[in-house]
Amino acid sequence: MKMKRTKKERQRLLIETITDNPFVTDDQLAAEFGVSVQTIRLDRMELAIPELRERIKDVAAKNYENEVKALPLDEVIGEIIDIELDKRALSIFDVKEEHVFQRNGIARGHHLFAQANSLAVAVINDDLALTVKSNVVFVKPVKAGDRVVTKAVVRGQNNDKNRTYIDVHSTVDNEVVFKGEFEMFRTKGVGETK
Amino acid sequence: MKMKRTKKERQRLLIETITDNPFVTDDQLAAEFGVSVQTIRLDRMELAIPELRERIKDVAAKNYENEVKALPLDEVIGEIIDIELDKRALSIFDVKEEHVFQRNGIARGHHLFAQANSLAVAVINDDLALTVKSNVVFVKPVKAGDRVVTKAVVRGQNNDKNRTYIDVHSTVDNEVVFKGEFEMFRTKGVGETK
DNA sequence: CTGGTATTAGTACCAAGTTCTAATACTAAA
DNA sequence: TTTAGTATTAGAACTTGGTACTAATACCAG
Repeated sequence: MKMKRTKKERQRLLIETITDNPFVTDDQLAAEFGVSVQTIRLDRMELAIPELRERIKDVAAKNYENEVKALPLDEVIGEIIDIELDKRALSIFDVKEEHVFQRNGIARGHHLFAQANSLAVAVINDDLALTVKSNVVFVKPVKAGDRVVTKAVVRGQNNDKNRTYIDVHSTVDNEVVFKGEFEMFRTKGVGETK
Repeated sequence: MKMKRTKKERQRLLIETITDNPFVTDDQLAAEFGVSVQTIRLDRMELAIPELRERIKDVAAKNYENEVKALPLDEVIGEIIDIELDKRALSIFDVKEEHVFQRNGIARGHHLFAQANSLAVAVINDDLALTVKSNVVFVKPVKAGDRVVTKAVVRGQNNDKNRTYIDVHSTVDNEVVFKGEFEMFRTKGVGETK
């Protein structure tokens, strides 16, 4: 329609257009910019923009990663690297950009809580473990890029009330950033087979 | 390789294979099952399984939806429906399958904590609000399908220590399921402009 | 032996490209 | 003005991963 300014300008717009809608074909782009399909192809070559199908595949693949990641991430926050059931457990959690406040880059409290809580659940050797009560302290801000190492230690047991008491503390570079006590409910007492 | 039992069996496996890896071509499937490409195509016809590119496009499209959903979900857990800064705030959170333990359908504690924590952060009228300490009680199990209504009320203030104290309680059908106290850090005192 | 289902083969065609060659067009400097 | 150099367009051949359709063959049961 409207005459394109320069090649540069067209290519700038091309990047923009494809970025926010990777599903567009060269034909549509050619029509959009009032140039030939070949010109669009040349532009893509120069800009190293892959063809439609590759772009779609990329989006799909990214989705797939997420899907695979999302499940364990949802299951247990942080990666458990050592565990001795009903005794202690250790997990690490790499803080990423998506876990922090944009404003100040400090991790949202609930992610640290989630890691601790997940670990408290995991350390209990029981089909059913629920958090009943918990007191936590956020000692020091955690930033994106930090690797949080969290340790849960089973402190006590009350088989009559079906309770397990767990202490958790998280560190970054050996400095405590978070600590908490968790009172957990379980269906079976320690040592009971059924 | 191994002779296929029946057509039924092959089609069952076909569905399974494609479901957990939509990126597979008919050629690969034919090799996998030791049949011709045409047979695979016939199978897909009968089973109404779309071709590779359509499958990939579907996955990609789903990603696009997710992207929109994932961001706000990460920003604030639960949807804030009413807020009076430095006074009180209300949010709702619909518990889905992905928030509960598969085993027993009970919501993981950290999701309830996250909703409460997010709300405590949100109610504070400050650029920077961080959780310092919190005591929480999980009163009653929450199930998938439940709508959790969470209310945060600012209880007190200590301008010298830059602290705000917030009570939070969550209900499902007017029954309390979670309550907590949050001690929050903020940079500015209430009423201060800068 | 005759049917019906299952499988395989082969052809034509499509979308959305890549690659390559070649012809124009446009513009600016010699 | 001519010429060089960039930009654009056109066209043909080939590629992937298919669809649609026809036809041949295989296999198994009554």
